[in-house]
Amino acid sequence: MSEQAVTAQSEDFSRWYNEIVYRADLAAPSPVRGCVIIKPYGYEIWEGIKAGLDRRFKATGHQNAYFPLFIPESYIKREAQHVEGFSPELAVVTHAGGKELEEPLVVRPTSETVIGEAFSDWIQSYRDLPLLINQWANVVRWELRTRPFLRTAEFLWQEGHTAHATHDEAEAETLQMLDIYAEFAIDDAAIPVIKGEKSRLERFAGALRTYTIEAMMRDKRALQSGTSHNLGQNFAKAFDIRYLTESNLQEYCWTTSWGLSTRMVGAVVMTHGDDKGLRLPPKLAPHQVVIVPITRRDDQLTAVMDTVERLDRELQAAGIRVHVDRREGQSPGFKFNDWEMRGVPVRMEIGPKDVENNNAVLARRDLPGRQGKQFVPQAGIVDVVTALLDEIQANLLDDAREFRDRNIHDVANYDELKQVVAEGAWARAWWGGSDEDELTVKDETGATIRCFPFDQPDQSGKCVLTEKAAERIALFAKAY
RNA sequence: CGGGGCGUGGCGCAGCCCGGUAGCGCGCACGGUUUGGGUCCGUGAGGUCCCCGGUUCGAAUCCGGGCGCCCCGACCA
Repeated sequence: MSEQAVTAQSEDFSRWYNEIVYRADLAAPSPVRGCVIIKPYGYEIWEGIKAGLDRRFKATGHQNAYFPLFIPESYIKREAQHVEGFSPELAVVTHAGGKELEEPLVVRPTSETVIGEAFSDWIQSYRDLPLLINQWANVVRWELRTRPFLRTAEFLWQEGHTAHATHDEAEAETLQMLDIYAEFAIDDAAIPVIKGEKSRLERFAGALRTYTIEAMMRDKRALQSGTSHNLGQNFAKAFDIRYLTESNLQEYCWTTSWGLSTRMVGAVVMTHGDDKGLRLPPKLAPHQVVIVPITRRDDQLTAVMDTVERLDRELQAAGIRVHVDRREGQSPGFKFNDWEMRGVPVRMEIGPKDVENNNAVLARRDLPGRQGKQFVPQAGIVDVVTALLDEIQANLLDDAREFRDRNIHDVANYDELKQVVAEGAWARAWWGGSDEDELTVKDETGATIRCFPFDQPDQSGKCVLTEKAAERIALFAKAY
């Protein structure tokens, strides 16, 4: 590490983010513009996200499959709004095998079209429904301004695609998957997301309705962290996805799609991180506990290492992800700082004194300095560590929720909205405006409607901009 | 696509104005020293100075052209 500390969040949040992503070894620059290499430490966080989601998908009856990276250009063009939404950011292969292709191939920006085409073959009758498919894949969207994890030209995600017999079943699926995203975000990533519906302007190209989980980052900007779309019959009509009903009638299916990407890694970084670096929620942390052995002289080495190995085995046997820092060149002090920067929830120090007293020193990452440090007996270490990890997981969520709630303000009129947004916070307001009105707010304040939260007041009110009657409140914020 | 900046060991930079043996910090390797909050010392490895052309006895440095990257403004998981 050349410089010692990272840039403070308060000083320059985006610089802090960039530094921490590279210095904590989550990612490395790639030779291709707009792309990143995801390094093992970052990829392990993604693997944790995958595991948490995949388990929930399977539990709700979904199966994984894999569809091709390349999509015939004509497919993309079949659904009008879809083309319009995506064409500016498509990467297209025009040459292969040394000659020009008869039909260019689009590198998938998402797979509604290929999957829709496949579904039209697979589905014959109502007995084939619902069809519940998910794929883990990479997609490419040629973005101009990129940031590691938050927006890159290529990213990893999962995309679920389902087909149903009725609108209501599709709607139920769309909402169920949003619930799964929210549950995962809150329980595993410790990110207190807000569920809601997107405005017409922010809706997925070709969807009837788009739902979202919105999270507040430490700089108070909003991050759309997962989306779920009810596609109605738009794609079914474009790709001829039909089924025969019990009474032998041809009907179009109702389809859905839903996705969550490696952006979630960025969300974890920006929700919990502090001036010292990452703070990883135990459920997603590649290492939940790091043991730093402290040996003053060579003759103490064996005794210390024996204890370290024994505790390592005990914790591992209990299913805790432990890492022993055996590096020889670095001092303990260096290692403490290093692991703090990398966000490991619990550090265990074992030195000669601890061997002698049958103690261990535990330091928790979510509380600063001395406050987070405690001496505990080695006997019963598994229970203590397990409880501590649970406590840290809960504490990170509480912290983030408290921060979020403190920075959302109800506003009664447009001036207040402007002021709240100018201060960087989120504004909650009645909204009954048109698309144009929404754009006006965006132009004048930089904020967009993040969502209409599911959680709505009982009464109705007056639109914050037009002062006409409004049925729903919306959340306004600057977003990534 | 408009405005600004930068291309020099792995990373961050100095050198360029005023042409003359390519330098510093970090990292890396080795040896020693240290180790309970970012040890210290020594030795060493490592560079087509973005590319092409020009000027010159001589170009990282001057001139012309090209390429690439980063930052700031309109779209997006």
